[in-house]
Amino acid sequence: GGEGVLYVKVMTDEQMEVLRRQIAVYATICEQLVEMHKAITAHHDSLAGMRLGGLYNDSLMASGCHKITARQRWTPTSMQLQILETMFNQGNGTPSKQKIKQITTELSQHGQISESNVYNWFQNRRARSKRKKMAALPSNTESEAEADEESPDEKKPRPNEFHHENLTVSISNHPIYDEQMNAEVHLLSSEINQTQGRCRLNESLKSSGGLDHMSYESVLSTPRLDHLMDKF
Amino acid sequence: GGEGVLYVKVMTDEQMEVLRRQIAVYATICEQLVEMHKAITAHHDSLAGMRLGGLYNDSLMASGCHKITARQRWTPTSMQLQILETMFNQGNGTPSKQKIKQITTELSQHGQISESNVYNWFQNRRARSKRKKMAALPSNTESEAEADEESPDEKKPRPNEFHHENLTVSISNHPIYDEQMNAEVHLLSSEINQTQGRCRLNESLKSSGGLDHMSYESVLSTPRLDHLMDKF
DNA sequence: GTTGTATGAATGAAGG
DNA sequence: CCTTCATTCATACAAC
Repeated sequence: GGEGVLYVKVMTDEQMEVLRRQIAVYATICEQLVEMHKAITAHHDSLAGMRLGGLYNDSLMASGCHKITARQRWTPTSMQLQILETMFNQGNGTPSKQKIKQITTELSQHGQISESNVYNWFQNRRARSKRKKMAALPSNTESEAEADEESPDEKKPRPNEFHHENLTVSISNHPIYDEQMNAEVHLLSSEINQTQGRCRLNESLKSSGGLDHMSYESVLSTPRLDHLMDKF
Repeated sequence: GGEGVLYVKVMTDEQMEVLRRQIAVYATICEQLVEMHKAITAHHDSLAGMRLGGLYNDSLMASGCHKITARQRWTPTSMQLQILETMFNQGNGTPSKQKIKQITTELSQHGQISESNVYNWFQNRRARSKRKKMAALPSNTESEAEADEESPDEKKPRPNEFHHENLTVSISNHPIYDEQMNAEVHLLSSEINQTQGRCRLNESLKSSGGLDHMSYESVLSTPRLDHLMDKF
């Protein structure tokens, strides 16, 4: 492996600007998509459990009532996760039973879930959060060089500690108006509908082990970023 | 910073981590939106499968790991490995926290390491050791159950395979029709020329991935995203 | 450069 | 709440 090298990255102003714009664009698109979704769901709010049905979750009961391997642990849907995260951060670190039930009901709109899942999730979330928190030791003997691999898991993404002066302002405050973005979003959504004729990741999907690589890469392909990365 | 100075920004791993998370958040949001959109527009079609789960976390890492993040998974030095193996064989099946700390300190003399690394190592070591032994005594009379489970005709027991290609394509390829955004995006894409960079992460890419820098904090500070940051 | 494998890391769930 | 286990994901690396 090539690790062990000192990891200090350098970027020019221009490159940074490009990246900044890229992210800002991304952010704007997301926001617009959210708005669009809200509008749509206002009309179609009745699609409850669309994805569960007679799924595999009955495998336990289906078999001969003996202890087979508990297959398929619950995995939160992205939407569920987002909701959970929101709730978690809204301070209510105390999920009472009643609350749990309520949350479960709400989340079941987005996928199969049970109360124990919610309960466990909050438990784990808190524990993990706490644990990750413990990493900042004041006695930082190594002022520089490569940072450890653990710190990035910090729970506190408050990057205020390192602030440079001349840094660009955020586009996030963009006064860009939504009119145009609507067209853009519509285009996006239409493409989504038109389905996928062009995915070529079938070729290497068969393997059992790492079949996900392609997908992820493409998901985040953000070409502009890729370009910048390649230059380094 | 003064004017006229060469503006080269340096970013720490921590900062890059923040950036990475931020982008991952955007990606996930878009992903979710696509999921919702699909569900809405074709609510008679039950697209089973769709799994985000533990992937989100690495989604960005997978795609941009060697570009945005210098963080790679820890790889024990031969020396470290040797020590770890010794300890493991000494029967200390109790890697208490104190012990972990001590071990970490000791091993750090032979290379970069963190407590999490040690912790994970012991966890994995034990689990896999155990598993190896279980493989020796199958005594598995439940062949039918397994066969049933693995039958490909059924809906995916593991809904984690196909991902959001379409989303990707949409976002990556679709020409944005906003006046202002258009300019920005074109600026960006012209530089890159749409290289879909489907890196299977090879040596060529891992060499240095550098990105950097601090203005991202301001750029990326989206209140809504804060609660998601630690998820990534 | 593709495929397979070993293994670090993430996380749902159980036990105490 | 905290610790521990089991399962799975994703990657580093080797083999082809």
